[in-house]
Amino acid sequence: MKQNIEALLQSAVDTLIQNGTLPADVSPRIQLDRPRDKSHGDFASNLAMMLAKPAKQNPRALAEAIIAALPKNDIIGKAEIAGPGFINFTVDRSQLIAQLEAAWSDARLGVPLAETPDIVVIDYSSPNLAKEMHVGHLRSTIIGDAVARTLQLQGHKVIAQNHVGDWGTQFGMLLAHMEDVQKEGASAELQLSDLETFYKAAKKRFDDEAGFADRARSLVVKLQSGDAHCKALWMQFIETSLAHCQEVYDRLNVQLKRSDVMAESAYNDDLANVVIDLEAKGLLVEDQGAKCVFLEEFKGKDDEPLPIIVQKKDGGYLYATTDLAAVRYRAGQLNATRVIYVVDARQSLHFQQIFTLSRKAGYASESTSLEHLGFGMVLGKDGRPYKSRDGGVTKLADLLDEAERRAADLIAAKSTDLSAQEQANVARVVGISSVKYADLSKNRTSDYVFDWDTMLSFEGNTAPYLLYAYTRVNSLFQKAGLTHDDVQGSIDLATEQDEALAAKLAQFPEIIATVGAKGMPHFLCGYLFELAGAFSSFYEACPILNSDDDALKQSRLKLAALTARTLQQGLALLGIETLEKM
RNA sequence: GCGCCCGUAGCUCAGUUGGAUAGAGCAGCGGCCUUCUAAGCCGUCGGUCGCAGGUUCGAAUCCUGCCGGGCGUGCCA
Repeated sequence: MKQNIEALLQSAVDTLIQNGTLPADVSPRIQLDRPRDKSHGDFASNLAMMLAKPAKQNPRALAEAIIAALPKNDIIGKAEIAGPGFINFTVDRSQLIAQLEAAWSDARLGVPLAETPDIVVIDYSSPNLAKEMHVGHLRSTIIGDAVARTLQLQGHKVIAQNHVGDWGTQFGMLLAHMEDVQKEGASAELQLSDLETFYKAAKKRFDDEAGFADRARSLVVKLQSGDAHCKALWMQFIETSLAHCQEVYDRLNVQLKRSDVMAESAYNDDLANVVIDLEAKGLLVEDQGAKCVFLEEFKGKDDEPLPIIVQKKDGGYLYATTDLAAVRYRAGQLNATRVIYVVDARQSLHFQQIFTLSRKAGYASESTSLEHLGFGMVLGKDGRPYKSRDGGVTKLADLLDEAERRAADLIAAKSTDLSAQEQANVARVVGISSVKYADLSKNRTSDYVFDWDTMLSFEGNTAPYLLYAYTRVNSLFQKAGLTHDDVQGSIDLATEQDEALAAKLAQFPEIIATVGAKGMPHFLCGYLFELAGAFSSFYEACPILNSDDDALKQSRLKLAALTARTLQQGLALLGIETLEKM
């Protein structure tokens, strides 16, 4: 709908250029807004005001010319000039209804398939396997999952890459500790089941115990030179850690699978090649013993270029090297047209450097989009980074346990008629989805305050509110003993509430387009909240099952069913399950 | 020092490539349950968009300076 009107406007601009009303060199970005004020129609364009100056006309006169140049169509019911030169469009009601009828009979709810599908490589979650997943991995994991699902719905080919950290010096101390535990006869398997404790024990020995650190370092060297014993120990550790990650993903309802794991170590054999290649391309400089690339684009103090160090003076490689190898693989082998990194905003400079260098070195062509989707931190109510009660980092598994426990307490207090088993399931879904939704509903780029009471509230823009709205729609059908398939007849917008709900439903495809383009799931959350609100108002004001008018009853059932499907689809894109009863 | 990000109602947050009277939710206040889930709905109160300039028909949004906060900045990732 929006796209259609934008196309009409573009066509009007072309016409006006041809007849000389507009100079030939203008190519305005056609921008259609959803006006806040209903009296300004369904869409508004500021095109006439943008072009008034180059056209040397007053905006209102130009607006008139634009309207006159619009091709004949049956979408626009009304086009009016308002204020300083806005053009307000009112969509023909029959077109709105037609769009909803089309969505009704479409499994994709009217979301169009991409005309030219991208091959999108999306790098997200990417925890360090040395430790358990903690709260710092939450955002990347769930934002990445939501973006991946949205792109899939749009028909893009999505290749998830879980770039787990499975290599580096800290594995030396873990392996050394593992050796000793196994020597003592204790089952390392058992010990590893609590990775956090294991890591802390190893770290303590590394810091305190004479000789241990040296042994850890030598184990790293042995591991890197392919020693079989070390490798076996290492693999056992990685297996355990990955199994733990998978448990968390499954609980979070995140799509990541074992086959999406593309660990840092997978690039090991390619790192020397990257350095050789950079050297061959004349990009490499040796400075203070380290092999670096200096780029004009990045300057530090005294206007000196900043280095990207790709090989340390001891010969070791760094994450910049791995990331370069990864770009080359993703663009070159996976043929990505778009590579998305869902990584902490603090790594912004690093990625800008990697992206710029990747283009210079020819690892990614100009046609491959390289995007860093940065995100802010999770803060406690004190405004400091979120910590558990004991002041340590919060394990994700513990966080989810607490979410479920708190949700269970709330549900128990509501005295529902659900069985104990149903209550437990509701608590699980409400708990997990509350944590996820609280995060996803905030602007990705900013820090946010983690607050149990707000996220578990049934009021406001929260998961419980949306889940409840969904069950209310559902209960209509349960009550009437109907399924969505039983709905007959056509949509009729009898009252302003019917109309407001219909208008909101019709916006779904636009929102999906925005989320896919910008990688910002909070736009979807805001939309779902508005949709649920429009439904609640509709539900309050409009009798559905009790309507005397059967045609109207069918129309409203259809709107209700469409609301349910849209809520379910929208929540599914966020990786959030719906509940049939609460 | 330099670079990036942030500062919007008492609180938590929207407002992304400049648009109409800056919006939600919570908290506060006032209403609505013998009819489809009141975990809901309706109304109301609340703002010098950090400060000061500038650009423009129009600025929370862009530019400059300042104040306050966060992060990053050569051998961790």
